Amino acid sequence: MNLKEFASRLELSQTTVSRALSGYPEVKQSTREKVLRAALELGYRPNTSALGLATGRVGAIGIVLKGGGEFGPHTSEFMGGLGNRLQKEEIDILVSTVDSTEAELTAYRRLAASKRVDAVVLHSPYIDDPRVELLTSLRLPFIVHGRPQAEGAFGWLDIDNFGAVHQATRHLLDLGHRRIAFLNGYRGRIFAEHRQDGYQTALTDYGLPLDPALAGNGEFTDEMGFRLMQGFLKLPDRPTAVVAGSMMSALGAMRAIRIEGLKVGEDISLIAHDDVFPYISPENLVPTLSTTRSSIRAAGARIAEMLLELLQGKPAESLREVWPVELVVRRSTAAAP
Amino acid sequence: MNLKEFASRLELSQTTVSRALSGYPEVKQSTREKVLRAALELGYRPNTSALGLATGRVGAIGIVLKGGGEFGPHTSEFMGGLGNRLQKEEIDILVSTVDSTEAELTAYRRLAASKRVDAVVLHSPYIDDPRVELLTSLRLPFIVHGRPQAEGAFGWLDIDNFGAVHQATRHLLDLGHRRIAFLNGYRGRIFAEHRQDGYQTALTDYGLPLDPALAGNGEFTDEMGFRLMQGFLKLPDRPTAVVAGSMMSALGAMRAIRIEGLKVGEDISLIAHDDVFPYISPENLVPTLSTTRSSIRAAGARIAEMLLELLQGKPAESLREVWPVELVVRRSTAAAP
DNA sequence: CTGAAAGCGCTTACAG
DNA sequence: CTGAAAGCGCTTACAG
Repeated sequence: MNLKEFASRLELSQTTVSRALSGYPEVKQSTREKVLRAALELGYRPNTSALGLATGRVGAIGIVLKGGGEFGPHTSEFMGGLGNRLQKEEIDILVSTVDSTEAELTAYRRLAASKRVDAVVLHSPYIDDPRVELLTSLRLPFIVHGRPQAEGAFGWLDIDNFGAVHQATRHLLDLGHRRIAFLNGYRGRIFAEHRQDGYQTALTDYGLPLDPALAGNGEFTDEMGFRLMQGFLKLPDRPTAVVAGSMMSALGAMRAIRIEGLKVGEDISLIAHDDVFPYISPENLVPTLSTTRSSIRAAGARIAEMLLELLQGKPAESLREVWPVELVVRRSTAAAP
Repeated sequence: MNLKEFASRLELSQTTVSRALSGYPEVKQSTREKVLRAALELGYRPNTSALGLATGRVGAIGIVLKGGGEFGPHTSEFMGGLGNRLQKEEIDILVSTVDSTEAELTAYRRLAASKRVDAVVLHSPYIDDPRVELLTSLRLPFIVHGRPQAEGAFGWLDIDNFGAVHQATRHLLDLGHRRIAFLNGYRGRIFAEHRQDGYQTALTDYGLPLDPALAGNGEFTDEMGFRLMQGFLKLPDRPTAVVAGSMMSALGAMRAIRIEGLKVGEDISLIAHDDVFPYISPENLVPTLSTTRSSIRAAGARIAEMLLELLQGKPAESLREVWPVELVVRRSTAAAP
């Protein structure tokens, strides 16, 4: 059913019905109530395409993901938070899949030119990231999940990655550890650079040098943690402690430690960054896992809020937040042997 | 830039440009090439809303997810496969978040009435699922991931859940196990019922009764595997083998077995269903994990294909597939002690 | 092979 | 407080 038919059933003009539905003030209260009730009863909803054409708003937030690796546990948690907030406004998430960095840029051009979304969220900024500039030039509103290097009139939400790893490393140093391994994301990603700085700075605080043999990089998978940890344990002067970038890599690292006949929390201390996944909790591991904790789902919800504010005209410069990360000490970290 | 301006730059009518872009045959080859080149150069793309209004097609496939639990590892893998196929047609995925079963039904009504998507994918059908009937009555095209009970003119893709668990249980029985625990999804979900039947049937094949104390149900999380396995191990007549519904629950089960001082693949055999996650592989576990294997990502890609065929007018009844599941024997299953 | 114009279903400035 | 009509940017039947 379209507006024309719906209005004629109510014996009102399309104008009045449209205004009643959109909450315009100049409609008589009794008229509005009648219209609202009928819409619910008859299931009338404005056609999104017509609405988009008439208003320029389509009620969707875009996110572009690489089909290879970006449909992972971090992304789904983030989207859960994002969607949870957006649903209240009946705004949906439009996911565009791409298979390369080049294709990602093309996707933003397509989304902008075809007016498919009202705004997008940009994730995992990296060094010399061309995406920020592109979106700006396309005039496609966006909020960054993470913190780009570039200056500009855009909003972002980041967690304190420096502080997280600095605290974690510091905690291990305070416990007497001097050989501390570090499982980081790929260099070049801003979050990984910040974490690297946190690691480095903590070591420097204690007058310790950074041993490149103790730092590994990769995707945060179980396999990454397993392989890299196996490598660390083969070193002549192996580490007594490890900082892992995620629960997934921590799982792999724990297994590598175990099959080497060593005990987590005794022979080797382990602390991980916890993005708070509902299906794998540091409390349930054996031993319970010390973590730096920050919910990626909460970040998604907050970014949804920021996007809504941005679309309501709030200046992008005012939409910037760094979230602190909480250190939670459990049984996997102990005094150095 | 809109069509009017784009056409005038080319000194052609909107009609001709539109036809050239849409690949209509009645356009002169040289004209078409000129238009296509200019579109690329100037970045012209038809406005999606206008296109949607004019054609009724919006270039998006919908999926409705519950914010609480459905943004998980299975869903993201599935969407990765779905998006990977859809991107070739420049079709996006529209994700609607809801927080209850009731809200999910409302979401479908909204998507249908507002013509926000061309079709949807329905996932995890359950007993007496009202969604199939609703979508049918809304005339919103859909493909089911899974296999509903109801008959009707719709397509679906399911894996052989019965066969998977039947094979797995049978494998354990053949190895001499007689006390076999089973970590299943929630009863009521069709896939869980099929798996239950597979388990039951394998036991019956061997003339064994089903012991309800050995069957547990829940979400496929690490925690679920851990808790339920702990319970099984406390039984006076504890199981010598376990069939786990997913890699996540298998991880938890392995941990529970280990902290009980038992060895997987020696004291307790373990086999899991593997949906093939890129970040956690049965090959990397210790011991390597026997599995029944079927890629959920591949299923997503195939369902994308089926949706495209459906939209091209292929009869829904011809779009039905059951995928076999492969048994992969590794080190976690061995002769009963 | 090409073009003028109606129509898709809304919103909103303008008029009353 | 209400309505007639223009306009958003496309596609496509119709005419040539």
